Amino acid sequence: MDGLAHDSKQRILAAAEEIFATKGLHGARVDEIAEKAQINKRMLYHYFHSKNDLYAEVLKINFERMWDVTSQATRDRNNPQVQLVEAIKSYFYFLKENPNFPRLMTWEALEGGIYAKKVLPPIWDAAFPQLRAIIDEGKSKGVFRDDLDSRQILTSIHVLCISSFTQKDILAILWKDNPTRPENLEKRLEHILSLTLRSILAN
Amino acid sequence: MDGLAHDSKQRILAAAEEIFATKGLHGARVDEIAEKAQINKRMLYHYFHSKNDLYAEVLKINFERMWDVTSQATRDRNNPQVQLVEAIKSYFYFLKENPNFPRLMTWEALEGGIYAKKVLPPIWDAAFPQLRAIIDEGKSKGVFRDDLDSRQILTSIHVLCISSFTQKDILAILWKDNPTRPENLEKRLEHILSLTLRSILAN
Amino acid sequence: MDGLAHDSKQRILAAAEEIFATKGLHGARVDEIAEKAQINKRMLYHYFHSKNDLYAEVLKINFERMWDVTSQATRDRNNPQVQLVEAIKSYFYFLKENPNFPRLMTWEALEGGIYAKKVLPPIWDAAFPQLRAIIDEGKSKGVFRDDLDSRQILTSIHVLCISSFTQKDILAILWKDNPTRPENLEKRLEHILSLTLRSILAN
Amino acid sequence: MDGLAHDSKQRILAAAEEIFATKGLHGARVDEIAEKAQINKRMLYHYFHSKNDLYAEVLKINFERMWDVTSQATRDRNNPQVQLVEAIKSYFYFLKENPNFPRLMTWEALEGGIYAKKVLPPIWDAAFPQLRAIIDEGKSKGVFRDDLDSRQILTSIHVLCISSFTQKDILAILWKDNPTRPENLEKRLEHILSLTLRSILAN
DNA sequence: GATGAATGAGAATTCATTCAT
DNA sequence: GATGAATGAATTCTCATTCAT
Repeated sequence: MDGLAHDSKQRILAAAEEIFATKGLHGARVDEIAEKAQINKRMLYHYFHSKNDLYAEVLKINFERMWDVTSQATRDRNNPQVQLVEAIKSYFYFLKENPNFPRLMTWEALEGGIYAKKVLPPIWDAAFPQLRAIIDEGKSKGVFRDDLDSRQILTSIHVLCISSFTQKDILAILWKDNPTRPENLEKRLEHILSLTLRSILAN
Repeated sequence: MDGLAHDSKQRILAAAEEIFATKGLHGARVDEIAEKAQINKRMLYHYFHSKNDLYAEVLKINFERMWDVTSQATRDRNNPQVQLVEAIKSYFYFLKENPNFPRLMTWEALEGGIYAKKVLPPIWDAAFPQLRAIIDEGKSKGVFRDDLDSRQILTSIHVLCISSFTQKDILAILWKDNPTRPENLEKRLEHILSLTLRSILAN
Repeated sequence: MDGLAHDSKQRILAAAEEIFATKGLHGARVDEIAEKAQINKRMLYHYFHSKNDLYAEVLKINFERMWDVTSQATRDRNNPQVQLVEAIKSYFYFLKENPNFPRLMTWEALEGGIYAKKVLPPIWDAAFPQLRAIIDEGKSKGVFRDDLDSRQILTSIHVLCISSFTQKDILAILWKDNPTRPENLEKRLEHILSLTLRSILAN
Repeated sequence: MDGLAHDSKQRILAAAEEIFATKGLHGARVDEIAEKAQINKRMLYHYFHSKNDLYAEVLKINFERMWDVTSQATRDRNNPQVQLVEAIKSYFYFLKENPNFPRLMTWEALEGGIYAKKVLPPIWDAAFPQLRAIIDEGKSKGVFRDDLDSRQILTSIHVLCISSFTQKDILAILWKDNPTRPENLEKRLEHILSLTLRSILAN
């Protein structure tokens, strides 16, 4: 494929990601994606076969991007506590910088995860062992609590981070404040770190 | 309004709640709601004026129901720790018994909270002081950590509980297990309680 | 259903029959049918669910109409030769008066008969015994050839009659004449009768 | 034109014939033809200018092929009865071996014969005199019935043969059997021969 | 000759809402 | 209060054909 086609495909993917994140799979309009990508609608079907397939591709790219970034944070360190803190921070900042990701994931969760089921497993099968290794090493070094359940704590970290972004419009009502103002996000991250670390660290 | 009319209205509300929870405001079909409620579509407009207004009504009823139940849990007790634990449990079990609520709330969050903005504030204005009072009493009694930020901890409790349900289809992929099996829900609740209490209680 | 709805349904069926006969299932346009029926396209889906279902309904009505007419011709007579001649004439004139029928049947044949398979069997199961009874009686009375194969002769009668109409535009080229001019149709019917009777009658 | 180009053209024609026969002019998709021919769609336009022109070419080739084969059967014999029988058999077996032909012809008939009008006349102008010569000789030798109408009998032979193939999916429903099973085709041919000969032969 | 990218005009189907009774 | 009929504007997807190289 030459540069022209590659560009078109990329423009479609970028536009689709934006619009799927904003409105969800069913709320997104193919016409809107095509217009935003500045391509003829027909090309979208040429490259991606259907709206659903395009959505699956966007989802896959997003999961890959997330793990690319987050996995970097845990490399080249051998202190499990630092690794875990860095992973949480990295995930939180990734979500902040890539607001499409948490939204895509939450639409997908509400729609039953049928597309995630297709594209997430291979990524998670690479990611989970790395994350559990950190926890296991922390336990064996006596830094992490012995009875720590990696499934539970990883789940909590994930939902605490991601909800800070996906629930922002509800939190704005409850807080009577904008939860995504930089200082509010910083406070939120600090709270998440303190909350989770108290549960993770031995004594 | 006579009993018959009242029944029709209730059937519409029940059907609408189910379908809005399943598919969201935009995914829900007025025809489907009317059919499920076994009424003529025209009646829906008679009682609720529009699909959006019906949705707002469903949302309002759900917020009210949630607070009715949750507020009960904190009554008639004067031990802040017990009150908070009971409130968390009560919220968690409410979400379990009323699966439409977490889904409605999350669709609403993704859609920008514009309907929540209309119906949630009066309920929250009644609820928040009660919750903060528990925290404040815990602090003044020395049972709760002095630097506890009620906004942060309430937010965390809320998202930890609600995500256990709204993210279940994603968690099912990651866990390779069904997160809503009774024993998994119990474990999840225990984890949430231990996670939050460690952060709340003064050493 | 009141008269209004009944009228709309009938108008849709009439328009659809005309257009399906002219252009086939795939060539027909729903917009064209709706416009010809002077209804809103949406109503077509309201009454018939889909273009394909409408087509199946048109097909069924046509098969029924054909057998209604043709079966009349064989009633109240007890001379098998006369009955058969009357049946052939009746079928031929039915095809002449209802030009949609032979076309619908031929489109359907080319498309694999998948809709005919759904609607034709019950009609044919009523029709075939009546037709075979005539042939059997002719045989037992010694009027019809003993070795007459009812399947073969009925097939030949059917295709000779129907092709006179469905192949008319090809025959027009070969004959350098219009095969559907009244006198040409009369000659054709005579020929079909003489051809088949010579094969049917015992010497 | 070199061999490669010739191959491409032939592949296009072969693919087009198959697909036009299966789906008709309007049902066929240029993309599908190009893919089946393993050529770039643009080449199809290079060689044939348009879908319709390609269709006309396919139709012409098929008419020519049919007459090439059928005319062979009547050569080198001077017995009119044998010649006619051989012509019928030859036509029937040609249709059996070339199932695209009867289908193409029938789609074309339903669409008004506008393309056949362009390509059939020269072929028919060569074929008809040969066929009529056989009949005339049969008449003058006293073997064929004196009042035989060549137009009618040729038409009947044509539609009896061709309908055995084009109506097969309808006949399968009526017969509750597969009309194109070899023994069924043989029986059908025998029937057509006996039917027509009884009408053709003197006494 | 050969190719992948691109297009505008339509295709079937869906939807929230209103009308007439 | 209750109902079936009706609608216009969208929505996903398709197609024959042409462009640029």
